Parts: sequence; C-alpha cells; structure tokens
Amino acid sequence: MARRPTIADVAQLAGVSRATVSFVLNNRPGVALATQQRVRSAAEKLGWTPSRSARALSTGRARAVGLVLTREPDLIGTDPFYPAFMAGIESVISETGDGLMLQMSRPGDEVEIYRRLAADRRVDGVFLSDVRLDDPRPELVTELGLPAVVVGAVESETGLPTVNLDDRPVVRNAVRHLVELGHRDIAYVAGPEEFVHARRRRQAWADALAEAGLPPGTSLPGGFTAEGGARATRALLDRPNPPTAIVYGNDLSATAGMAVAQDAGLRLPDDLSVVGFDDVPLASWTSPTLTTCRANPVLWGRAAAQALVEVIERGTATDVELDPATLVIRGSTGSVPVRGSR
Amino acid sequence: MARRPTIADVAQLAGVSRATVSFVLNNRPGVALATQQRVRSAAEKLGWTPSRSARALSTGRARAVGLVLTREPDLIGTDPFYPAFMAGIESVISETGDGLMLQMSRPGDEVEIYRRLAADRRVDGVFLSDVRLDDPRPELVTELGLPAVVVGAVESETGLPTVNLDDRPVVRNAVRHLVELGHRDIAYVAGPEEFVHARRRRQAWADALAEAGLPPGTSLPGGFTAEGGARATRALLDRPNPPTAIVYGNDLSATAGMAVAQDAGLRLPDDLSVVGFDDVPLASWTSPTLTTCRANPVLWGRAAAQALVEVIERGTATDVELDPATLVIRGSTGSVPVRGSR
DNA sequence: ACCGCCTTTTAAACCGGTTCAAGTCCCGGT
DNA sequence: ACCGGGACTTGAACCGGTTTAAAAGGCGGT
Repeated sequence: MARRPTIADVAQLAGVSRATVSFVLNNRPGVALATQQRVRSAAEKLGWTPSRSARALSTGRARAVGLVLTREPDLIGTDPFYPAFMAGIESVISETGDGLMLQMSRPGDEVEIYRRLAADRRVDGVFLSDVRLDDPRPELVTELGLPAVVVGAVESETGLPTVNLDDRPVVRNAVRHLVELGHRDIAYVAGPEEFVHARRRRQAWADALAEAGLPPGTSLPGGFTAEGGARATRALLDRPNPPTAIVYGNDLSATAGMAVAQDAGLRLPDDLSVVGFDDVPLASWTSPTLTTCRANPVLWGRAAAQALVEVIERGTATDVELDPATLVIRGSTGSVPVRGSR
Repeated sequence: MARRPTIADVAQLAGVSRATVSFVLNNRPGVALATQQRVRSAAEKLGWTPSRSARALSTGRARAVGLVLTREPDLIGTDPFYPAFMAGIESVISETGDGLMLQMSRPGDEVEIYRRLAADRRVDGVFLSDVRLDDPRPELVTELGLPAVVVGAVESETGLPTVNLDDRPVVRNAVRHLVELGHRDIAYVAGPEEFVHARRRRQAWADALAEAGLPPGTSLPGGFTAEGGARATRALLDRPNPPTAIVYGNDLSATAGMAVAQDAGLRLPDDLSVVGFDDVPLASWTSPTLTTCRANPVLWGRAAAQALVEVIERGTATDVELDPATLVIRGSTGSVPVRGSR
C-alpha cells in the first residue's frame, strides 16, 4: 500500500506551489482558470484528498459536532427520538462533509465528558438535549467557550441559541379531546421531573384541566419506562375512584399501562382511555391502537444542526420554534364509561 | 478568552524542551522522576491538554472509530439493537479516550461513505454491521486498507476479523419449545432476505422443523417492520390451514402480528402462539407478554470494539464467538389448540 | 586526568495542510 | 522607454504535537 499522496505531490504534478493547490481546493478567487484545471486533474489523477487532521490543525476546526447522550444505558434503546434526531443532524452536517461524534455518558460523568470534548477540540460544537432543571451544562459550555445549541428547553434563560418544540399545545389538545369524550377524571403518568420537557408536558396537562374547569387531577411518576408506567397505572387503578382516562409522558409507559389495565379486566377504550406521546412505530399496532402525540424528530435534528452550524460559523444563531406536535387519534380513546356516581 | 496553552508553554514553565513534555505525556521511559513531576504540575497549572488534531497529524491516528448505519431512516429508530450496541462500543473505546463517529446512510450511498471515511482518515477503523448477501463492503475496506471488524456474519469468508453471535441455537430452541407444546404447523415471518442474519434465522427455523420431523413450514417476508409483520400475519391466517404458531424475525413484527391475530378474533396463546426476537423493553408489557429471544447487544458492542482496537493496533484480531441468545418464555406461547383435523 | 558508558535532555525535522506578505508577469498609459 | 497596477504565484511561517539522532551530564574505573 503506497503512501497516500499529499498536497506536495499534487503541487509537483501540476507544476505549481502547495499554496496554489490549497487555494484551488478551497475555491479561493485569484487562481487562473487554466491553473485550476491543471490542479484539479492532478489531484484526481493521484486520488488526492486533503487530510482531515492536517486541515483541522491549521484551521483550528475539527469539522465535527458532538452529541452526548446522557441516559441510563437501558433507557437509551427505548427512545425512538434519538436515532431519528441523529438522522436529522446527519442530513445537514454531511452536506459540508462534517461528522457526528457520539458520546454516551451516565448522568454523573456528563460534565467531565463535555470538558474533555472542549479540551480536545475534537468537535466544533455540541447539542444540549434532555435539558434538566438546574442543568449545569449551559453554563459549562459558555465557560468553556464551546459553541452549543439547546434542544427543547422553552425557557431560554440560558442565553444559548435554542431549538424548541412546544409540547404544550398538543398535550392541551389531547386533554381537550378527552374532555369532549366526556372524561372528567383524567390522570397523568409523568416522565422524570428533572427533565424540563417532562415537567412541561405534565404542566400542560394540569393547565388544560384547569382550563376545562376541572379539578386538579392525579399525576404519578412513570419515569418514561415500561415498568414505571405499569406501576403508576396499577396505583391509579387501585384508587377508590380510578380515573377514566390516563395521559402518559411517552408511548412506552402508555403501552405498559394499557397492558396493566387489560390485565385488570378493563376493556379499552370502553372502561379506560389512554393517550401516549411519541407515536412509536408500534403505536399503530397495539390493541387497541394508541392515541398519541406525534412530533418530528428528524426535523428537530435538522433544525438543531443548522442552528449549531450557524453558531459555529457566525458566533450566534436565532432561536427556532418548530411546528408543534400533532394529536393522532386512534383506538385507545373513547367515550367516558357510564359508571358509578352522578 | 485567552489562547489555550500549547506544549511550548508547558515546556517553558517547566523549564524543559517540548520533546521532554511530549515524553512525559506519553509515559515514555527515560525521563527523570523529578522532571516528570515538574512537567506534570506545569501542565496542570496551565490546564493544558494536548490538541487532538496536532496529535492526529503527527501520529497518523485519528483516535476514533466509525459506525455506519445503513438503513432506511424510518427503520433506524425501531431497532433497539443499535443504541445498546453503540453503548457497548463506547464503554470500550472511551477508556482510551477514543471517540465514535456516527454516519448514517441510505443503502445506496454506503460505498461512497466508506470511501470518504477512509480517504479522510477521520477514523482508524470501522464496524461492518447488517452484513448483506454479496456485501461489497468487506472487499472495499480491504482495498482501502481500512481496518474493520465484521459484526454478526458467521460465514467468515470475508477474511476480516468477525464478532459473531450464532442465532441458530436459540431459534432452534424456540421451535423445540413450540413442538413440545404440541405445535406441528409453525410458520415464520422473516426479515429482509438480503441480511445474512435474517436469512440465517429463517434457515434455523427451517432446520429445526426438519429436525423435529415436521414438513417444511410456510415462511413469509415481514421486513422487520410492524407493517410487514402485520401483512404477513394476515396472509398466514387467511390460509385454509392457518399455522398454530408463528415465529417472527423480530419483536416489532411479532407485536404487530399479535395485534392482527387478536383483531381477527383469535385468543393468544390459546388459538395462536407467537415468538419474537430481540426482547425489546415492551415485550414484557404486551398482552399476552411476548415469548422471545434475547441477545446482549451491549456485549456485542464491547466485543466488537475490543476486536477493532486490536485490529487497529496489531493489524489483526482473533474472531470472537459470543454467548448465544436465550429463549425467554412468556405468555404468548401455549399448547396447541384442539381444533379441526386429526 | 582521562575514558567509556549510561542516563537524561534537546535541537530540529516532520506530519500535511493554510495563510499572508512579497514577489513575478504582463499590459496599457504617457 | 518607463511606470503603475491588476492578475497570478509563491516562499516561508505557522498550527501543535511526535520522533530521532545527537549532545550533555554524571559517574565509576584505571
């Protein structure tokens, strides 16, 4: 395997200096057309591609962005958001030949990971997703001088550019939909409270109840997991006055909740209505099919990547507000059961 | 924001040459202990971390490995394998401070992506997963001189180091389990035939039938999707003599299949037994719960990463055979229905 | 006092690009 | 014939590390 060609080889073959080759490569004006062609064909003839590392060293840009996934390893596979989100990122950055560096971390190591990412200058910028309450990362990246884009935190008190999708309207729609079906006792099974998006969804549910003139409903933690959703559902159904509808923080816990309800002898949606969140591929294939909220993670990824590129190149970017998620009504929601009181 | 310190700054503060700092950094023998300490404390005082790009340029190693996901964007989110697999990879490579470059591609662009990865020398090696029949990639990486590890193709005719998990025993166990329950007509809903692992699983099912002295069963394509699984299930149930059990290529199509069967009025497992593959988090929460085959994608990732590191560093690695997947028996399999003929 | 040898340190080349100040050429104007 | 200026090119420094060959220092032996 012969040594791969360098810019010097191309320069020599084209009969020009290395500087000229570099200019041609970067489409810098001021190179005669004939020269450009000579350089190009020389490069092609030798099969030359500029070395990433050399470029990175002299330009100071790594031409890569970083995504740190901070979740428990088991949880990471259950969320269809990230693969789609990453696909969206890729579709933008690959246009300019940039790459995506993936890091996984436990919630604890997180800060360390970002520090290393910044210290190494291995990436030119990072995405901050799954933002938590009192998240140390916005401040950290600011301190480190690491370009960053916040994904999905509506309160832009961070000072960082944000790409946001407001979950509240769709949750409100879901509650309204249930209210229209006659439900008055609508419970909520929430995701981890430390996530601002989980908290926001729960708040939207509470607000929607109030808006409909209903008393505050019951909210239980479901942790975005199947087990958590199941446990919360059991607890809700064991109450003296179980709710007639349950809204879940995600499809995973909703599906587990449906199973629990059916095991308890309830028929869905006759005895209990269920709403999920995410619209996972399976949601159309549960029985009954799952009414849920659908966002577009690929578009998130695209928007986030575009914003990050802008921050990296121009130092700042305008916030982006994505189209809200939509309510997908399927078979798991139905009229309130005629039962007991009133 | 002050310019970040370089090796020269450290050298100056420690009162030594840059070479010495470099030696200390790389734990090279032949530096006096006192000097090492002076260098170390100087580095710490300045908060110096060596620049990745500079190192990459002079050592010729990018200190990163690449994973190319070649699936349709929609499909990518449905497979819990990859996130866990990546977590496994990360856990190994992050020990040495290496990174994971993620690339997504459509089946068509694939070859181009690998070429670019190799040309850029942006990664030191790649994983080859979802190996297909007549896959061009093994030959390609060999030609490109790009270190690679094949993940999950048992026929090591590629000449490349392979990390393999033989699905056949567990599929065989699944069929046996069904045969013991009295089933004689066991159908199969397969993944895309171009994937060697999908094909292998189907073959294992066929072999197990033969081994049990049963006539060849019916196999239909399910494409590893929910829709495909549903369609195939419908087709199977519409037959004059529908099977009493169906084995699916993955949990996604199995779950969709269960829904179809239940919609058709069948009770599971009384009228139909179902076996999946993957053991997705939801498998314990369908109704009935899903009997399925469980592998350990995190261990795959670890083993694959270790093998790849070995190839990169030593030029070659020994093949690894992982512990086979296990059969998880849950509620979706039961005794054959007493029905019709015989 | 001199030598050989071992340990420690360093100067300088190198990795492969980018960039800028300083050329070189050529041409039209006077 | 000479000059100014625009269009192209290029030499050389630089990015921040690694590496090698050689120098410097220390020490016991004769």
